[in-house]
Amino acid sequence: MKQDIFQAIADPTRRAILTLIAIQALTPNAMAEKFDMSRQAVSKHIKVLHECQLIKPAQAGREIYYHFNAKKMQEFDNWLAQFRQNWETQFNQLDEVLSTLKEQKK
Amino acid sequence: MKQDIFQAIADPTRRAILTLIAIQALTPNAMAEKFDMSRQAVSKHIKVLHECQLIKPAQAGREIYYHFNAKKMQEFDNWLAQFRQNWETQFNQLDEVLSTLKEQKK
DNA sequence: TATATACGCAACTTTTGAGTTGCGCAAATT
DNA sequence: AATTTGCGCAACTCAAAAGTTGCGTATATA
Repeated sequence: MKQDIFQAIADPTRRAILTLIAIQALTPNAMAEKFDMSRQAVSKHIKVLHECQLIKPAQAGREIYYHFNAKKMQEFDNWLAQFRQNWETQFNQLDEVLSTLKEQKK
Repeated sequence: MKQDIFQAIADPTRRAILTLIAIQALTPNAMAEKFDMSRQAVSKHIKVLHECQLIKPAQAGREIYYHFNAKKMQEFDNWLAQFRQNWETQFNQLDEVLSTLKEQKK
């Protein structure tokens, strides 16, 4: 099952995990304590995040600390770039709508 | 069913729709022609995108042109902002992992 | 060495979401 | 006025994803 980065952040729990470990790396148990959720449920979310490289594991004895992979998150930023000029140039939304409508009347 | 912007973007077809109408407003039929997909299927995606305000309808006779709402897309950009300093400061990922591990040994 | 802890994996149930079919309504065309 | 076209809504099917339970394994602790 190939996971993609957009689907990974679609889930609120996974977004919360990312927000947490962006500050500090955590173990699965530590995450499960933060949310009211079983360890296995969290573990599944970790699997999704790991498969699409948004997080990276670091084994420390019998514990595994998951780190945030900022580099991968940049892919979002790249995707967003295509729309960035839209909100920079469309200073007046209403004008835009009207002019497009007029154009299509032709 | 309350739709959120992250879930809306999770679907590849919906991302394609956004990319298309960011350039020019389109009707549901026009979108269905671009993808090899029934009008009703597209219509459902439109509904999701509309509910979370990523697109805005503009009626023109019996046709409805859907416009991209750049303003709403900025919410995504805002969410991303919390991670932006991560990829700006973490210039060396390996060093980061090692130092965190060492810290946790204590 | 026996026991407890941290974790991943697999099988299962339940929920959600993508797509189809069929319908009704309003605007255009004849 | 009758027909066609563009659209949304509702009921349905089917596949995927969220969460649970149970198990196996490796590391730590007694």
